[in-house]
Amino acid sequence: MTDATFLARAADAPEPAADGNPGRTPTYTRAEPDARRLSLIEACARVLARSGSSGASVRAIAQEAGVSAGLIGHHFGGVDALVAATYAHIDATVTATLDDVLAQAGAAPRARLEAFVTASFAAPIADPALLATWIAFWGLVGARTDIARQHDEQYAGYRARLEALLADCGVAAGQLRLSAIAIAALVDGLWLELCLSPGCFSAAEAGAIARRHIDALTSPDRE
Amino acid sequence: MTDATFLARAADAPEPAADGNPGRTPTYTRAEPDARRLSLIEACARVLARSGSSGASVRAIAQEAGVSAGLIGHHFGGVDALVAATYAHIDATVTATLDDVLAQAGAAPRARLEAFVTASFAAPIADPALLATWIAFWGLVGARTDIARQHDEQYAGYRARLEALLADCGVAAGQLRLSAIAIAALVDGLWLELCLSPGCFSAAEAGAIARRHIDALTSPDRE
DNA sequence: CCCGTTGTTGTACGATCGTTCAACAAGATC
DNA sequence: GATCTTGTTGAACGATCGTACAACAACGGG
Repeated sequence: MTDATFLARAADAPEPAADGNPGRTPTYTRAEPDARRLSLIEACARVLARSGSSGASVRAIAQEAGVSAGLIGHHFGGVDALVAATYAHIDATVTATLDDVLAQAGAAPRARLEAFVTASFAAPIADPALLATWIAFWGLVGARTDIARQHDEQYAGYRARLEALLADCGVAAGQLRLSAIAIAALVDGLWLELCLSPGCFSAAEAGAIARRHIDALTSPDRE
Repeated sequence: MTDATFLARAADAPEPAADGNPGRTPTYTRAEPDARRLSLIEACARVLARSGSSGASVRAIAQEAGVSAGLIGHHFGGVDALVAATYAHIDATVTATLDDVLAQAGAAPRARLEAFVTASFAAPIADPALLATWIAFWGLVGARTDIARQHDEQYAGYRARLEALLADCGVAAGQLRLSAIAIAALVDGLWLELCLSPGCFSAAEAGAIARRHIDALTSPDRE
């Protein structure tokens, strides 16, 4: 459905075999450290999406990126740091995507909130590779305290943005916190099942559900 | 918070050291195959909760259960089958818990729906060990098609139960499917963050959010 | 009390894991 | 074109992985 929209390339290395070039064939190509790191991060995300956490070994990621295994240690110091960098990169990608969505949205508070929420159901956020990386990190939350703290901070930041958008929509200050938690949970659940069981419901239906929920939260209470 | 309510025991093996018994000390104790399998399943869930998917090795699980590593191969044939059995056991536990909740609930449709939903925010469903097992299996959905099919079936079954409860509450047939998806997503999101970030909000607040959402879904539309 | 069944142990094996490091070479600098 | 910097390789290393298997022992039935 939303397949292969987040990361498309399969390998970055050129053909090592001889081509039309009559002289020597370069055995490898150098790259800027930042560019190589990004290439390895993207390869890590692809392996995570294809094989899961258990299959994300140093050699598998290096083969996916078309480089040798030792290069990961050279650029990241270890595979743990590479996985952490992959999570940070995906987090930054999602944040930037949501920033763009808000920038392109108009000034109407309700439209901004809807655009912010429904963006989670389309590319590049609703993507199997992105979900696989997220799940890999959820699995680390219970084991590593630093990952747990990173999750808490990011989750709090997401809720804070939701609270600001809700406040602009006229939601009372006393209901701001729980309303943001509710929308965050609904979006998380819809996004999760949208990626895990793509055939169950569509992104448009997820958006309709979210809009209906926003209607209920922004309308005055009955009691 | 809800710690250690799902699985409490730490080891099943008796003390191998000499006690008051003057004669020989048994080097190990036999167990019924079913009892031993259950013991290994519970140990697997504990290791999954403590160390994550990557730490759930044969030796770690066997040490947690107080038995030798080879016993897992004898009873399950391999570690993959043990993890799958752990998932099946936890799924059965959740289903049985929800059955009990519905059995103890009264006949009022709205009360039955609320009881069914809010049960996910209390023990034994809202439990770190249970979440860890669930996350480990989410990580396998993208890699193994049989796990993906198992997830689809279980998710469809959960939504079917929600649809029946919603129909009893008077929800129109045309809105039944999306309403069940909405509630399932909200409950999943709340349950997930309740386990990942226990300090963010309480189980009572999660229940309040869910009840408010049910109010909106069961009340007639404004247009 | 002996004996058969079988749950259990512990070792052994090959494969793969993450990491290290000396040697190599691609590209920039002068 | 010589030289330097450094990104890159590939072969090691020890540790740990999952699995297989023969020997052992606990418990029930004779």
